[in-house]
Amino acid sequence: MLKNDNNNYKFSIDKFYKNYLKGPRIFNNRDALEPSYIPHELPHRDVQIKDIAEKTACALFGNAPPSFLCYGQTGTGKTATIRYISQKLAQQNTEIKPWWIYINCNVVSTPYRILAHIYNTISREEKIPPTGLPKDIIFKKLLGLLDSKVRNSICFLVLDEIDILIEKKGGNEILYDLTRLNENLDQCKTSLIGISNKLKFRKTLDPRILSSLGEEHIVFPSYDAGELRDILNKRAKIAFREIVLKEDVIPLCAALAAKEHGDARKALQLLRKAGELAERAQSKSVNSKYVERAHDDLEKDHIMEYIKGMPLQAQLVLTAVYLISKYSPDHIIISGDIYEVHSEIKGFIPGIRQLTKRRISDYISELTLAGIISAEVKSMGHYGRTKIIKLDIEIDIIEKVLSEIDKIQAILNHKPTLLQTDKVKLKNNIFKKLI
DNA sequence: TATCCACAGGAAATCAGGGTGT
DNA sequence: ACACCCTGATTTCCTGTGGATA
Repeated sequence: MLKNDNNNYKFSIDKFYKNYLKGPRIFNNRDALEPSYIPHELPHRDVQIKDIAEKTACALFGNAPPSFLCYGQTGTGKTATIRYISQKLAQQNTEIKPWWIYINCNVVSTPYRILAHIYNTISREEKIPPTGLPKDIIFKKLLGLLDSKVRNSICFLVLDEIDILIEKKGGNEILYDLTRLNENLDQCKTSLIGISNKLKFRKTLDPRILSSLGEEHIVFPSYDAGELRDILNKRAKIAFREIVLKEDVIPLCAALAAKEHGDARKALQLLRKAGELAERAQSKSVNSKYVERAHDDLEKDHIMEYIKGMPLQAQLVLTAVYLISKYSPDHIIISGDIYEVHSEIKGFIPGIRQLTKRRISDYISELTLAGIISAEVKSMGHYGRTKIIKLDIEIDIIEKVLSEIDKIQAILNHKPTLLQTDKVKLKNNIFKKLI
């Protein structure tokens, strides 16, 4: 009765939990390694903290602080510093408590939603619906709300990943509107704080915005390995139980993350993942082997998650690349091939429409940007100008992810008819010589 | 040397699907 | 029911282009 059909082994969940509880414990407080955790001190960010504190201090007297920008690559502590300051500001014993509205422009990605998000964060009762109203109405409502609710205080609007907002249409307009909020407010003041990881994004900024937002900016340099070690040490003390970390673990995490432009978030992720792997292996301690495995895993996890999160059409485009590489590894893949194969396989999936070449071209660009494939524009003379496309990731990994997507799973063994025509084979031979 | 292929990739328009207030 | 709003995905239309070939 207990016998499993596939093999003689049966997983006993009760036994598992029993062992788990008896087993060694690694973590004390794993939250300390989460990106959302705000530590009591931020090592190596004194200059920035001082700068921002000086800029924003006047909020405590009800004066409007200047708007400013924070630059720095991912994981250099921009967001953490802002959150830290907001916390400290709130702890001061004054009558005026500034409001902080945090907006991640990658999540709250359209002008309408930004206004709605600000409104809904301030207003407890009346919420603005996720869509439907005209923007200018919301803008007026927001002004009214700010004057009544934030009365005599300051409202900080933190726009994280502001560069993404600018790239979109309407991004400059909404930003301009936000910088001009104060002109329309009587009872309160607002202050904008932009956070960006691209230094060059100022060039695409509307000059009117630049004058009010871009005059002052604070740069967050990347951490070096030594600084990362300090950060990790502080967090590890909170996160892990004593003595579980072997002494080479933190230096290794720091070194690996330092290679990637000194990304502290990555370093912390690495440390956490290593701890989790050790825990799962019922190990008493975390050693460098786990860090190395965590490093590999994180790369893969990241890519796999990304692929799973893509729209189905994008997944199909990737499937097209996969199928060609699988059945004809030496085939030189060009955009037209992807289009053909996509048109073919889309027929096997209900509810999927035919796409134009233009759209496919966009998906190819997206996949390239994500580092999943590489595409190089090349002119093949009389055979036109196109992109030469290659998978940038081991094909096994791609296969694994795609097979986990229900709708696509069924077509993974479909050999594209394109590869079987003599015309294509001939053309491919010419391409080989041209490259 | 002119030609011409097979696209690249920008800009604007369109469509469908979520909503609104009246 | 109606006129209208916002968004994201896609289409339509378009101009541009590197280099092998005739």
